Amino acid sequence: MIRKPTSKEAARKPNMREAILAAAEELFATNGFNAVSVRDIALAAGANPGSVTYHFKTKDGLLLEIYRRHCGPMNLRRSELLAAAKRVRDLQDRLEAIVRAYVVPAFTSGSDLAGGGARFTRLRAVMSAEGNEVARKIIAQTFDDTSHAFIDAVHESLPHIPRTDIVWRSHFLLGALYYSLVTPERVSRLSRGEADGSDAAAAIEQLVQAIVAAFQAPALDQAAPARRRPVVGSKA
Amino acid sequence: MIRKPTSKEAARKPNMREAILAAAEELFATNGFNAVSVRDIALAAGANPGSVTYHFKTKDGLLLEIYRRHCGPMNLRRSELLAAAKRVRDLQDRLEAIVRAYVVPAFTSGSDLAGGGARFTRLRAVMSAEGNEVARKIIAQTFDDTSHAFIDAVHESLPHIPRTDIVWRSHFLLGALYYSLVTPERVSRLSRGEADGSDAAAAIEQLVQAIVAAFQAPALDQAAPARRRPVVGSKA
DNA sequence: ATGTGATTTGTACTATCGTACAAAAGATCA
DNA sequence: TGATCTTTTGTACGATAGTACAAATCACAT
Repeated sequence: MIRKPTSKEAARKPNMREAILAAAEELFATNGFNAVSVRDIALAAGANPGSVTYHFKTKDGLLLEIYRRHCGPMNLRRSELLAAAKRVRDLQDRLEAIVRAYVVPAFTSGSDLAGGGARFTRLRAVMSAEGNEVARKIIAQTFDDTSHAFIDAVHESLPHIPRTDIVWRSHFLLGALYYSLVTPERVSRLSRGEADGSDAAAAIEQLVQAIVAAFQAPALDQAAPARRRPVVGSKA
Repeated sequence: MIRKPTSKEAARKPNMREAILAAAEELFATNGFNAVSVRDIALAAGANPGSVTYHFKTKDGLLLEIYRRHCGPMNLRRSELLAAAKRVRDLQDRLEAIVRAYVVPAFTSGSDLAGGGARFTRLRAVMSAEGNEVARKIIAQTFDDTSHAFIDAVHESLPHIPRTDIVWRSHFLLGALYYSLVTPERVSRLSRGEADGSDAAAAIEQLVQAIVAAFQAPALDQAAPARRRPVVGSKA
């Protein structure tokens, strides 16, 4: 194995750079980019403000590094799961597997720390809401491939639905996913304690169940305001 | 008599207070609370920074007034539409009407300005993502009644679905709704120009269609783990 | 032990933040 | 018109922002 990080002083900060990254990730994800100062981050990481400048040059650079750290692994995981999902024979099962391949890494990726994937996804949600420029650029060029692959896969298993509808519905999926991570306490509150909004496993199951049904909704033909029959009973 | 609106200087600001509110709403909704300075708002409104202090005392007070201005009308509109929806006989139609009663005011409320409702809803989305304290308090005490009424109405038209599931799905609805207003350009981009993410009417129809189907999805009985193999793995 | 490069610290600089407040300007009515 | 109240302007103050940079400290090969 690699014995680089070993040191005589074990109980100390083994890697200040990592501590700063983790603190920044947490603070940005819960308070937004602009509400958090470099000094806040340094304080939370037990570091000196100057260290942040040393390791990441600017505050934007720090955010950039957070994205660089997570995007690769998460998209890799997604494409692995997507490839596996596409091999599922049963059409209904395949659609569910595809949705799961998109949702699960958003909650559980992130190498070491517990809830690492969820924290990064929440960060993306908040940056997206704030219209953060750094994030906007990275997301468009890093996630669009993944999104297109996902949309195509869904479309293949639902060929009778126009691609436009699939795009809208996958957009809703991402919005629902984001919001679940941004305000989980609202779920607990509105359910009067019967559900726990921060239960990732529950959120995933609920999300997958709901979104699969949303994808399977009848196509929205823009010409006809005439009513259609619901397809509730189409369960295998 | 009434010589208020027109004076020798005709094309001037008739009501500076309103101009400031509108500018703040727009800027907050697109950039977040912390990224926008009082000076930015004053500049956009053609006012002096001191005027903002005069009319709203603090920056928080300005945000508060934006909420006060919109919450009443939007919730009133929602409860009117909800009452009408509950009178619909056909169960399927009723559910759709209920969802519509929730969604439509979020896009189209706001008395005068075009897109006023959508702008305020986007503002709420952004404030929620930023964890804004002022917004958090107002929302919990102003919207929870509406949300409960909505959830109850949905539950009545889908009695076989546990209330917990309804709560989750209505949470997804709000997340999808928010996200549609936050990043409409993503829809246009991913659909390669075939759809317009900023088309409010299209967004409403797509959202209603998808969410109605999501609500109608089979209940998630937490007792049945006997599905196929869980794809939730742990990567390192 | 010592020299060397990597890291951490402390501090300072400039810009901008929210807000206060006095003076100017405008409006209203006896 | 002049008195009074409302609104707008201009400016200033203390706090805090991001960042730069020299000095101090650390890790480690020699």
